Amino acid sequence: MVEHGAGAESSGGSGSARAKRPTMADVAARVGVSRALVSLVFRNEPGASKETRERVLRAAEELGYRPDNAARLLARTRSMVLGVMINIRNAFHADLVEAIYAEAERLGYEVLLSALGPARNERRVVESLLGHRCEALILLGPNAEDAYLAELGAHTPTVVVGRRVPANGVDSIHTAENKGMRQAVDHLVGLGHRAIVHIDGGDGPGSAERRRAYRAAMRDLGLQDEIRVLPGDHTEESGEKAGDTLLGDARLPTAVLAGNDRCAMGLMHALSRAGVGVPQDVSVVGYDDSHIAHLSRINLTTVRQDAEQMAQLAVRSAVERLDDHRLPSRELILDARLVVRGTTAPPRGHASAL
Amino acid sequence: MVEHGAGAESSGGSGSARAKRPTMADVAARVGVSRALVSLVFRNEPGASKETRERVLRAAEELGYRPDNAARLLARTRSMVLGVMINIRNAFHADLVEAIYAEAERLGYEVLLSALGPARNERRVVESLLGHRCEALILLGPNAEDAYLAELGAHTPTVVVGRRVPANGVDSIHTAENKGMRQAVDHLVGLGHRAIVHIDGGDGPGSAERRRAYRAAMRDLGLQDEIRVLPGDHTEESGEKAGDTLLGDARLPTAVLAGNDRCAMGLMHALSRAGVGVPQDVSVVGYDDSHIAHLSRINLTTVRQDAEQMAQLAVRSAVERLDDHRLPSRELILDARLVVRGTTAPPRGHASAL
DNA sequence: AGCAGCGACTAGAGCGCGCTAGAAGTACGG
DNA sequence: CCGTACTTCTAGCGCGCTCTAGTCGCTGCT
Repeated sequence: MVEHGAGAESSGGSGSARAKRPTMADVAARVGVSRALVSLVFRNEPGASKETRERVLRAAEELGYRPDNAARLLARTRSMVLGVMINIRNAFHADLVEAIYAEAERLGYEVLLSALGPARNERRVVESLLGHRCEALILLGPNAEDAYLAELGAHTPTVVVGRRVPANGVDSIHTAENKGMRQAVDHLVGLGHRAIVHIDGGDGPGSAERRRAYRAAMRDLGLQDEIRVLPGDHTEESGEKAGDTLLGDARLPTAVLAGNDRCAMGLMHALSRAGVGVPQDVSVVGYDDSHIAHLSRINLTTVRQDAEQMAQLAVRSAVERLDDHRLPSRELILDARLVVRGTTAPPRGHASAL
Repeated sequence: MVEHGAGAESSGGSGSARAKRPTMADVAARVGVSRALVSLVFRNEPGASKETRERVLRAAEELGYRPDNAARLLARTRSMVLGVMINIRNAFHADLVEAIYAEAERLGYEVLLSALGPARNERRVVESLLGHRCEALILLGPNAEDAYLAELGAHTPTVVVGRRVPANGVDSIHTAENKGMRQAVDHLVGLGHRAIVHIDGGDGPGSAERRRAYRAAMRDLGLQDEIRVLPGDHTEESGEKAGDTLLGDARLPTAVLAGNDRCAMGLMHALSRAGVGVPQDVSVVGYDDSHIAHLSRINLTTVRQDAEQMAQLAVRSAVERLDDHRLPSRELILDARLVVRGTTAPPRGHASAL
């Protein structure tokens, strides 16, 4: 590592001592009006003449004044801030966050992001969000148990994205997992697959439903003897591990339904490491359609969830619940749709049907 | 879309009306002590007996009290909050953020995240961060011009990650782009490549240095006639576009140095769409070694930047600058190292050397 | 002339907390 | 008995802002 000192002393525009942050009072004093008036101007409220408005803004600019959100939050009855919990490793969450920002802005809300991490569990993230006066929480793919979410929902409007939450007081938005899984199984069976394994998403959002849907679909198609669920979760690592498990077996399945896209990525990593071709030897289906899935290096067949719509609904639900605290909790279920790309094909030795 | 009403009225633990958030005064009243004492307890400061400490904590628990960060920030002289600007689409930023959280916690700082987006430019993100009383800023891969960063740095400790910033008062942390690029070019030339194109990162962080290093390396190796730089930026789209440009030409280059990993991904997308094999027909090198690069579906040869170390240095720089405002600005340059994976190979028809 | 109505502005009380100065209680030595 | 030291606790101001309830001067209407 190399270190370059700049040599020169840090020179601010405002002299050597880093000036204390200017406040509303400073602006007011400079213009010769009351603080309240400056407040009006910055909140874009009526009650100030066009001329004073300009003078205030000019003075603020000169002083480098910037409204202090902490104080604003404190003083306001409403904070107009939505807290969003994300898994920063999850590309699908990135899609959601972008849409959340957009919708929140449209409705006049600010967004505070807090990410999960190795040393930051869901409770810590939520604490942090709540500590910053978020009025409502939007949790992307939480793993927490229903009881905890219910408790949260009891005192803070809470919206869960990606999973069903039976708890009262908590809205949930997710796709129709059963439809998505059913389409995936149908697709594979249509291609001629029978040995179709499912890698479970553990306690990840939507996993229980996906597992159930997988089992139901297999049974419906007369493949109950082929049902096989491998433990896993929604990370690349679990996909890789499941892949290794499969590779250790005598016979590989011809197709795998991963718990989500990330899991599918890990799985393909393991398979390709072992020289197993996708889709020549094994077909793989993901779940999410995160924006990396369509990159053709990956080109993953997956179940599409509409991030933009989910995000919009999440924000709107939170806001509606904020406007009327006594709303009954809702469960919004969006359609899921299989997107067929390049990781699925007829099993080896199977004459293409029709 | 289906909507399920829960039917039952939202039932909180605390009755039907969503109780106002309890404050320190509520806790104090319940225990029968002063607010100041409760404050002591929650700040873990000496001055309260073990017994009262417990009573206070118990009462807080019962009331569901949670310290209000907005008020805390306002009252405290120091806020102990670091603001971090990220591009949520960038997997390398995810790596950085995780490490930033860890290091910040170690040093007793909180972290506030704010993401760039289609409708959120860098200035907006910075405003938002500053408005929430962040004491210092860590900007991951900013595009903003130096003058703006200098202005920022003049009144707020600012650390830029991923790019050189000549501005006084701004620390910058980046890798030795010249070394990284040089290694990449050496590697390709060693494999027998001569027609090596570089896709530029536009005004993205580090791009200017990478471009310069590419040119220098090519010249040094006697390949000045093969120098070719395609415009681009640090997104998948730009890689795809550059790929299309190349595909439109009479002759493809045998190797491409992308501006970063995302650009490389887009490029490979375009190539593979056109039936061009990587690395059989074209070798591709990325830059970042974000955690998706090593997934073997991608298996990208790339220049590794040590996210953890960069993040740690960023946080420490910010904190040191916070402790002593008059520190000269520094530029920390980390080593870069080429990681050879599966997207580079000898050009077609080239007998492997030695 | 009298007064309601309006636009432009201000005084001042909070919001929930941190923090300084100091009070009250206990302990000990002289 | 007082002085000193220490622990445990409290009073109350201030952080930068919002917001309610005004004041003030002016117009327009009866």
